[in-house]
Amino acid sequence: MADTTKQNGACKTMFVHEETVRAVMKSMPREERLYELADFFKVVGDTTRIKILHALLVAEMCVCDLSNLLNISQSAVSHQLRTLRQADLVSFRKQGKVVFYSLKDEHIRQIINLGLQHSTEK
Amino acid sequence: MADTTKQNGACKTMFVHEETVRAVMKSMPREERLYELADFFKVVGDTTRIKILHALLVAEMCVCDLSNLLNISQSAVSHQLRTLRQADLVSFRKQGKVVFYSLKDEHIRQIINLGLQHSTEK
DNA sequence: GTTATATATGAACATATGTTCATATAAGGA
DNA sequence: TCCTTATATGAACATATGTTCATATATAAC
Repeated sequence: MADTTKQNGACKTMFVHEETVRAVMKSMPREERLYELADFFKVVGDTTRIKILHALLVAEMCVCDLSNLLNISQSAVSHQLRTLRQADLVSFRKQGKVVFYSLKDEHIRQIINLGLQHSTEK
Repeated sequence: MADTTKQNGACKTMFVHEETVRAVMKSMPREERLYELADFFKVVGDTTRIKILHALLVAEMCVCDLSNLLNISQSAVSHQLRTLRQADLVSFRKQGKVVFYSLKDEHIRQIINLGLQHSTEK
């Protein structure tokens, strides 16, 4: 049929499983949505940020607390908190000079727990 | 007390919230476990790999199918499948020259769905 | 105002990561 | 055996990313 389906030179045959590919193609979210999704996981997929998130799972903390707890420079913590803020993973409130950070919503908790389950069971 | 708690020069005061830090410290998994967790999310946090995983959510596919579906070179797909294999996210079976890939377990499905929810609601 | 402290941020640097290209391996058909 | 095709993989390259260092901003105390 339409050889527009043959998009790159990966395989010599038209499609190894044309039916499957059509079905899957229909179910794929649009490109932009997949980018957002990948970006979300990218933010979670860093050791320092996972540590911060795991800490905030337990309690609200200020930058200084996190810096001391994780033994990471204040600057590094602050940069990472910025990333987490931009990805809507954390909220913050100011109280004088001190800024307290906390998890934005419960999804994060669930996702981290699922991730822990996976890496336990593998 | 023990000024061993003062680990870096982030803050001049000993601890802004010593109680909190102690409590959170107790709850933290050991370093190695947090590394595994971050690595897991790191693997999921790439556009190409998310596309592959989302496709496999719907159906088992061979390398050629994925290459055509996503319009990505066979080499790139194969390299990414290697990463997914090493992270235990996908299984595969050989049938002649063709290798079929599928999701390893249901955690992945749940995690991707939670991620989609998060990026929808934010 | 001046000083001290908590946090934020820009620039530079080093490292990690994904793609491409070339090629190797494996399996089927002539 | 020789050729073709599906997949895997190493090396090189370009890009992305995290940390450090220096410095800026904001707020409180004096």
